[in-house]
Amino acid sequence: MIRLSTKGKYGARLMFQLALNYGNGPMLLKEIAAREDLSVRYLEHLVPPLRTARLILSMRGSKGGYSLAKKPQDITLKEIVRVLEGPFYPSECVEAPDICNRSSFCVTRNIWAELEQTISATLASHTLQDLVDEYRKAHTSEESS
Amino acid sequence: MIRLSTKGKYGARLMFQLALNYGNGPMLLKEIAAREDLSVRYLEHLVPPLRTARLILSMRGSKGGYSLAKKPQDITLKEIVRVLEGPFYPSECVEAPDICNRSSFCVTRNIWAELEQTISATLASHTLQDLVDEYRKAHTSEESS
DNA sequence: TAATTTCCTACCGCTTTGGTAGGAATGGTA
DNA sequence: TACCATTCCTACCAAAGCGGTAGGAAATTA
Ligand code: FES
Ligand code: FES
Repeated sequence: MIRLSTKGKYGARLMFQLALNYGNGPMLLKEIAAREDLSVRYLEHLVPPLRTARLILSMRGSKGGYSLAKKPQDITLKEIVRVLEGPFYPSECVEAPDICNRSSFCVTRNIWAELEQTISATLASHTLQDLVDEYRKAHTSEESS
Repeated sequence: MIRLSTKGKYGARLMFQLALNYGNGPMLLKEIAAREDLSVRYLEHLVPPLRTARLILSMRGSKGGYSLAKKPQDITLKEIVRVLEGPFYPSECVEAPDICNRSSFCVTRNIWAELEQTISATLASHTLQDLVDEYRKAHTSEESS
């Protein structure tokens, strides 16, 4: 399957909540989970990779929580998905030609390489700020009705 | 992971061999497997979906084998991968919004929808004939050296 | 009839997925 | 100091998917 796992999907929603909260201090994982209707226990697994990739900051203890390590316009979906799902290549041999013994002949490999570039470019073209703007736009127009 | 399984990868190579052989009558699975260095037994699993999707024709019995059901320029990588890997959406809720209860609010869903379109368009832009041309070009220039 | 090849179904070990759970470490607060 | 809330680390688990092997039936040709 050419499908995202819940790591990438939930991770994007987690980061979106942090982006919505940007500038308001640390946000509790409990609150993120509540707003996105996800399990706190599962979200805990997504935090370490995001933290080591320096996308989020964490504060322990009471009054702790999480916040974005950069401005929402400086974090793209590509970074988030990359960190949680791994590289985008549809076939390993795109980056490691050695594993296919006929990679020098293989014409399909070029397709997979191009596909990787396409996926990467698409995800890189959206920042968290874009999501926030889109959400605010839809949300306020709804309230005004 | 956002990765192709061997079904899609091997299937593309299988179809490529049939495209190379196009016009020369049925080709044995045994020969395809030999040329691509794959297991016949495993390739047998890829045949039924390709056949029901009317991408290949099969002839049973001795002197049997497989051939493309359409001209190589009329078969895209999109069709092949789609048949063997299933739909391209990174998240199920792109096509079935009901499974996420907050799909009407969810801004990440739009990203996954766009990603599906990008993947689909990229794969649709390459036909089997393209692969054959590319292979012949590389192969003949190599022989002339 | 015999040989060849497709075709159908089952099986199997391994890895990934999508979680749950326990409990230690940390920091604020009274 | 004691207490509490929260992050953080590690282990565990059931179910599904993956990659592949295997047996044998059905069809076609010679
Ligand atoms: S080189 Fe890896 S699939 Fe062809
Ligand atoms: S609607 Fe499915 S992930 Fe948001």
